Amino acid sequence: MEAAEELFARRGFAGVGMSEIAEAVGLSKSTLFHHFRTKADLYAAVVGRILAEIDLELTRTLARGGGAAERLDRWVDVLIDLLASTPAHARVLLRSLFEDDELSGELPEQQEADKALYRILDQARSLLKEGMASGEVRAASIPHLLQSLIGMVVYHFASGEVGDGIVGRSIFGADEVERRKREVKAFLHHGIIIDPEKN
Amino acid sequence: MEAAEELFARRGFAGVGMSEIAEAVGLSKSTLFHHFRTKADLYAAVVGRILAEIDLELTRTLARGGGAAERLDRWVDVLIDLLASTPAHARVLLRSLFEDDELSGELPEQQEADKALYRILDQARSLLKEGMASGEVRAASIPHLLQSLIGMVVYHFASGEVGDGIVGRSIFGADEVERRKREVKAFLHHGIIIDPEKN
DNA sequence: GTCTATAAACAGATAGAC
DNA sequence: GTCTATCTGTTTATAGAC
Repeated sequence: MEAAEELFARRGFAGVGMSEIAEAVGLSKSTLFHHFRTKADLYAAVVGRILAEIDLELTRTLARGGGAAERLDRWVDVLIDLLASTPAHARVLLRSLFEDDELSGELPEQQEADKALYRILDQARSLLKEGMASGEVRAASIPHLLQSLIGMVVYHFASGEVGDGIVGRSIFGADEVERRKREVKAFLHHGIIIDPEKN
Repeated sequence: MEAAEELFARRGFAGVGMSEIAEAVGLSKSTLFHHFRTKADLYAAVVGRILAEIDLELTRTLARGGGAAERLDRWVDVLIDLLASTPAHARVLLRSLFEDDELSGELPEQQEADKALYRILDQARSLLKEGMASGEVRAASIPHLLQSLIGMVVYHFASGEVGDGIVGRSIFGADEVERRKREVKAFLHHGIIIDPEKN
């Protein structure tokens, strides 16, 4: 599944053949079909595993308590650490967010992946809502804030060579990952633009 | 090319066959191969056309002048209008940003697409740099700001069904597009989190 | 669980007529 | 420019031996 993960991350569902995955893992194609009845099954299993891990880690860090702003910062830190630790994860996650119809959605493993994604999103939604209620988070559209957070974190670590080119070196280097955390959190706290009347 | 655009947007380079595109446009597969020597040629042409249009429109709006903060707001408005006007565009753009190796990079049409992307990024970089020099933009890592802007705008309009689910209705509806502009610009101006000592 | 062999459909691409 | 017919390789998936 790790081998499949990396290949699917790079070229997507249609771009990878079962024989290629089998070769990468050192088994025959038939053996792969013995473990996963169809290619869609394997893909759903790969996606589901990643989403489940993200859900688990985010749930864990939010359970540690603290104010909404503090937990939001931790949410960013943990998600970034998670996506940075395995380069394939962000790409698979991004694909699952914008490639709707690759899978029919009827497979049980796909339904489990959908549930994990729903939990991740719902938890973040609740966090933002709580922050607004307490006055720690600026009043704004929660769905749009959510989309912005996803875009800032997930896209960045999915951006591969283009991202490396923009940043000037590997986005997965330890220093650069720490910098991403700081930059994203600074964006959340201060925005980009300095309004003249504020100072 | 419009037909190919929509199909590639949805399922990527490998997920679409030349016969499918031919059928969608009402021609035979051979005729398609007469106009585009290879599938990669067609894909590069589709991507290049989108990037060229984006480059053109962004260049045009930045040429209208104004302060850096003002032009940054306009940059966001124009890019959002552009991506919202044709749902396939954001997905193709996102794919060109995170799917590195789909194309070898040796084709002339691919090189032109790369150049357009480079111009788009370089122009945005200059704008941010200028804004920091004038004090209108908060001092921060320009590459990371760029990545954040791309993530906030491009991902949002590429997010399809998941995005619709998060927002609660079509992200391409006129009202929802206007709201996206407001929300992104508010994010740039104020961030998300309200720092207590500021008020 | 793993393999070889094979089926049946489909892919990208070409030849050549009109 | 468009077509039919075809080539060649690859695809997902299955059958059945070990």
